[in-house]
Amino acid sequence: MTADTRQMPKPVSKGPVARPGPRRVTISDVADALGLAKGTVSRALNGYPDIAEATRLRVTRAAERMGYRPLAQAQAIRTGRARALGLVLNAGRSDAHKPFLTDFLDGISRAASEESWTLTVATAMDEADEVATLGRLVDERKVDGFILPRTKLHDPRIDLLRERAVPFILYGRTADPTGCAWFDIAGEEAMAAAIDRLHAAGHWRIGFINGGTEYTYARLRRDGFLAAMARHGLPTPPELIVEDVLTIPQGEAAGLRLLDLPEPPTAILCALDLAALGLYRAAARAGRRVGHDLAVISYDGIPEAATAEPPLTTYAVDTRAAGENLARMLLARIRGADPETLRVLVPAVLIARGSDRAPDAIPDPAGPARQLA
Amino acid sequence: MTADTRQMPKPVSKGPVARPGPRRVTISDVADALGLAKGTVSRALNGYPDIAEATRLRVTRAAERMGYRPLAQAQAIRTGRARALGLVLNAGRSDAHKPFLTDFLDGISRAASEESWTLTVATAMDEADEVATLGRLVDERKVDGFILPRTKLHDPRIDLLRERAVPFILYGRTADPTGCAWFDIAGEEAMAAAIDRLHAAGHWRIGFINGGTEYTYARLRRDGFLAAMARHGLPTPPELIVEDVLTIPQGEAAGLRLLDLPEPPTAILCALDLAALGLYRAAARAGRRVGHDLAVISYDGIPEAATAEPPLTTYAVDTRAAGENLARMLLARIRGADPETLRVLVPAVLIARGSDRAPDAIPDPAGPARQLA
DNA sequence: GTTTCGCCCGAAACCGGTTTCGGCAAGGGG
DNA sequence: CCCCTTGCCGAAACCGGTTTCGGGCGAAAC
Repeated sequence: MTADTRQMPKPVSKGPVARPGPRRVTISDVADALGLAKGTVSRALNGYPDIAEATRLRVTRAAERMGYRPLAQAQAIRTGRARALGLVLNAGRSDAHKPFLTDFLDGISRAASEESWTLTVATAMDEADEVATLGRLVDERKVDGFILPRTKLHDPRIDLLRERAVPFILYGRTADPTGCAWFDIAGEEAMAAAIDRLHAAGHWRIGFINGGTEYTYARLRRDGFLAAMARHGLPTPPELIVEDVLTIPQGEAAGLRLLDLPEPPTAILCALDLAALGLYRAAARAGRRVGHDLAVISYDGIPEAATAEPPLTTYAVDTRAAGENLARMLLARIRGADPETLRVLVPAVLIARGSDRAPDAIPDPAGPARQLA
Repeated sequence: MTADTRQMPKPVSKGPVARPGPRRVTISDVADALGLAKGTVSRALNGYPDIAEATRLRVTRAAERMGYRPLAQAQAIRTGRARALGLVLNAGRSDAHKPFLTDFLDGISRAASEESWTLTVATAMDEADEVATLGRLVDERKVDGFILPRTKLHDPRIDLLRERAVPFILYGRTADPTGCAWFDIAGEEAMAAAIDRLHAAGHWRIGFINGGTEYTYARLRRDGFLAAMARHGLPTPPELIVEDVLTIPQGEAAGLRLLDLPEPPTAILCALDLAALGLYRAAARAGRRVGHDLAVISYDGIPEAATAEPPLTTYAVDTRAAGENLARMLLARIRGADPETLRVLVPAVLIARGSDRAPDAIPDPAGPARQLA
């Protein structure tokens, strides 16, 4: 039967296909079972007002009983809605957010699945790749909106999505927030509060180890640090500030630089816990003892901070909650909410542990050591 | 105009919708521009053999020029293929794989996007939730197959997917691998090699700190440990084995238990780097010095192992490569490959650093300390 | 010079939903 | 009693692709 070669022309280079056995129950099945038109069933299920309450009840019950689940992409094709949130991770640099990732994903995916949405994640090598990946997901309409973590002051991702009119929400702030929804933790306030705390303990020579300056958060945290120092009339010479410190080894190097100063600081504020963990090592090498003659306060609240020696005093961010908030806000944005109304700033919470004590280094005998309540 | 209330009945409780402005270019646009039928364009693009080579070229070029990107879910509805891989993370317990997550996701998503597939991730609280989430994703046809990390000896996820005839691949092995594709690292061989190494250095009293015994990997690593010990004729009394150690604090507790023994081990093998890091603390508290009078070998290759003091000798797994392999194998499985042929076992690679030296504890003067080449 | 293939492509059905449009029947007002 | 609403639902178009079916046409075979 040579006719077979004409029938069913199969694509080349594609193997046999594993077909799922039992056919799923479609909306037509439900309609037939009820003697209704499938359009009616669809409208009943989607809450259109032109369906009688009794009918709606009949339909929802039958759908439930028959185990009907609408096919996501069949709806998507007409509604233009994939019911998926997008997240593009930069796997290139910045190990900084690795520890949070599980919590972050969990927060997002939990909030998303509450509404039967899902989370699509992709990774990119560098910034250009990141933008390209966003474009691809948009082109294929795989996702309805994006969460953009680690925002920069000038962020090409924002430019792309703004131009394409795709909904998005920032985790962090940016230079020009026009038309942007965002959620962020008030790192600047945490830095300022940390300085208040150190100043109240009598410190006046305080170092600062900051994160990646290309990111907005680093700018904000430095501002918070500088503002609080100025408010207390404390000097902030450039040699006391190290920036672009993202990892433990970098933190160690930065710490050594500060501690080897002719007049080393008695307290050091770190914008990242990882930097602080590196600083611990630097202190050990420099013969200083954190919690005794060197006070350290940090920011992030990674689990390792609790089991460090001494336990690290840090301003913790609830990454899971952040993920949940971001997902919920993005959903609102996708559903048409005005981005300008979707802006939330949440404080970091202080977890006071032992590292910010430094009784052996009460620095300035001239300055009065104020008592704490 | 009361007629408006009859026109366009909008669903209740759904706000205004942000519509994308410029309409995308569809397959019909391409067909019209070329004067072809859209079916022809589709077949040309998908490599059907009944399209002339010249036509195929014309079509692909035009599609490229016009910026045509097929709409993922429009294809999915007919082909039954969402072009998405699924991954359900258990956010409940087991902090163990947190450090790898970024690399893992990166590996998967990289291999997936090579073929224009995407990765959908969801999280679950516990095992039941995990199975429910898998079911939901399958019901909505959001994904075409799953990667199942952290497999157990008896794994309900496998039962579900097997029953539903959904393609999947295990990261790890399981008791009954019938019809399962899997990829795994040969942890048992690594454990055995570690024992060989310690034995060659003269150790004969060796402790073992294992991971979570509900997982297959722990069973395998214990088997590897026991087999190698037996092969060398070394005793393995129960008090030298601690199991279900997943975190740094648990590792510290386990270490203390071993080091406080009347006759403590001179070397300890850990199934997880995190356990070893905890053991470091236990050693410090017990007055033992890792790399001097206590040898430690571990497994995983987390970054912290390199910067620990002393640097940790460990058998490293390339998590990114694992993700890539898993994704590629799952794609093959989805495309119909026989699961029994999709089974890959890869060795862990030894990263020899300082922690497995213990010159001050050469244990048995009676036994000949063999020389290493 | 027919007949027979076989290569290519057009036309149309189909996938599983959503949305529009129109009409029937009941109810209300004049 | 008739007409005009109004509520409610059926029928069909539509979304953007994929796949089937069949036919036109040129070349090889007879």
